[in-house]
Amino acid sequence: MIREQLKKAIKEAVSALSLETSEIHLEHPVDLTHGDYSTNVAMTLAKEVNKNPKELAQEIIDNLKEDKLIEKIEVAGNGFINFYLSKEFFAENLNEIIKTKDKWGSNNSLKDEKTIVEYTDPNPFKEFHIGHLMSNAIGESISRIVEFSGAEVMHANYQGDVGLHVAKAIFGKQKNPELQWGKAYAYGAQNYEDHEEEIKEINKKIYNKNDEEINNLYEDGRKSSLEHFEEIYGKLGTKFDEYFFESEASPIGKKLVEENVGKIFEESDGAVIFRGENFGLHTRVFLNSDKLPTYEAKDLALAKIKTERYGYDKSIVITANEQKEYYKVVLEAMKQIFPEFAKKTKHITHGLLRLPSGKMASRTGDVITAESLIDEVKERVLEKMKDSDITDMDKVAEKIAVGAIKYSILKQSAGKDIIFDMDKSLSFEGDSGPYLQYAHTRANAVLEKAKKENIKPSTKIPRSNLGSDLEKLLYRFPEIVERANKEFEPHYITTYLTELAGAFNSFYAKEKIVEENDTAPYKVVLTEAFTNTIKNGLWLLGIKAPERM
RNA sequence: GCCCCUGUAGUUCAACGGAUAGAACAGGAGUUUUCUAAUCUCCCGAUGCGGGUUCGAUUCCUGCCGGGGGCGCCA
Repeated sequence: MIREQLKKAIKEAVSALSLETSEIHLEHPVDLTHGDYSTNVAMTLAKEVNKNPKELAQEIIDNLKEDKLIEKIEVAGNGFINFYLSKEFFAENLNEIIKTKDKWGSNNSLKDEKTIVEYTDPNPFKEFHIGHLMSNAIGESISRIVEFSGAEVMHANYQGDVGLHVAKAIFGKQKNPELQWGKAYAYGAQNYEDHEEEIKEINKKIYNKNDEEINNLYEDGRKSSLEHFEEIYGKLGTKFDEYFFESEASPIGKKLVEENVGKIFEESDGAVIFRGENFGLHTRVFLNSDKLPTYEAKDLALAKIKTERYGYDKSIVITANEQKEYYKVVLEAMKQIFPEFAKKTKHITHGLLRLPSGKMASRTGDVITAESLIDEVKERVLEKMKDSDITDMDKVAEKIAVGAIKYSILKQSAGKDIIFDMDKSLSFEGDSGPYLQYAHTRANAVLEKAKKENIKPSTKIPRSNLGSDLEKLLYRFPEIVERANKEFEPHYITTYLTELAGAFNSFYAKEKIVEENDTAPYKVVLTEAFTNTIKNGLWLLGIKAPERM
């Protein structure tokens, strides 16, 4: 990559002056008129050699070799060295983009690595709410970024098919057979305090499988919940390779904890706990006083199950922020039992999808389901499309709706709450998923027309005005992917694509691309490179790119 | 009380210790005989408060103020 070449060249130029520097810091100036790359080495080294940073910068430049990929190098500001890439570089890059197609932007940094990504994690018997949408959007995107970086990825989903919530749902269903399972759960949760004994009794019966009516309800609820979830995954464009359930983790977790009582865990008030205070954390219960495994113990078992079934090099787990401190304790306990698992595990958290009214909670039954949100957004999309002549209108509207929602989740750094303002997220103007999708369809229309008029893409004759903003952004894509992968942050890709789409839209507004002159092939190659880049970028975000909209 | 996260235009978000703190929405002014106006162009507008480290701080350290999460038998 050009970035590495530049770093190497600078390093050599610096050594030629008998100076030492550990890492060359290269960045893209925010302002495109400041060049394509910029380094601050002169400023960081100036003090120790007691020189003026600007003079030192010039000396470093004098020691740099000529390169046909670099058009000019200059000193700017207080001692920045700015590099301007040449037309040859951009032309070469455009050719590479259209040649490598769906591989453009990918890298091999995680070659031969097996990664398991656990995300979404909805609970059967409960609603699939917009919180699960957060986990799904982030997890799906991270999975794809990791895959694009060369790793083999397993998409995993861990679901709570046992526990008190199931008893609450069954209680609700017994009292109100007509309710859907999600609503039945809400009823049970709302009435838990008044019927605590009864619901706990149901929970025991589920566990012991000794009541036929409850067994039947359980099987029915589990099956219909899971089927319903599959429909939603279809809409979201997620496909899981493996499903894990608490029911299988439960006995293994219990055993793991029992084997380590007195060593890692200790008994306290009838329960089995882990003293997190010894590690700067807090105490958590792993087996309750009925000696049943808690979520903590099950998570411990899950790591074991994942390893046995898959044998990963890295395990990424995506959950809500509220589990952050909890997971630190689990990881510490895991470190004691399975040091190698703990080392390979990375916990990523996301914030809440908040509405102006406050936190969503399925406890109160006051939830917005993922489906109702998608449907509502879709309604608005269809309203906007009503004059269109597109044939598969419904499918396209769904892609746009899901894209709008995913974008609003992925546009900011993970871990923060998202204020989901219906009107803004649905406006589709600027900074939004549909903005990206729209730029893609416009570019697509241009390419179709170019094909019809038989204009072949070529970089032979560039446009007369110097390198457009578009080509100055296009070549950066692989770097953006690399950074998103290193930091597990899809939002770098979102931000980049929006900037890129803006550059394309300006280009599109200023220039007629398909026309009878000799610069048309170059403009077509730019358009094709843009289409290819935004397509790959949208794929990384898990957002579908319709051909027309 | 202790631990973790967080505070940037009116609003929702960016900024890998660097140049004039970027966008979008909202507000104001324009933009369509052209490949899709869900576009484009221009204007208006912000780093919670006080110290410190640094050639340089939105970014690192520290104190205060505000918001969120967690802290033994839920998941």
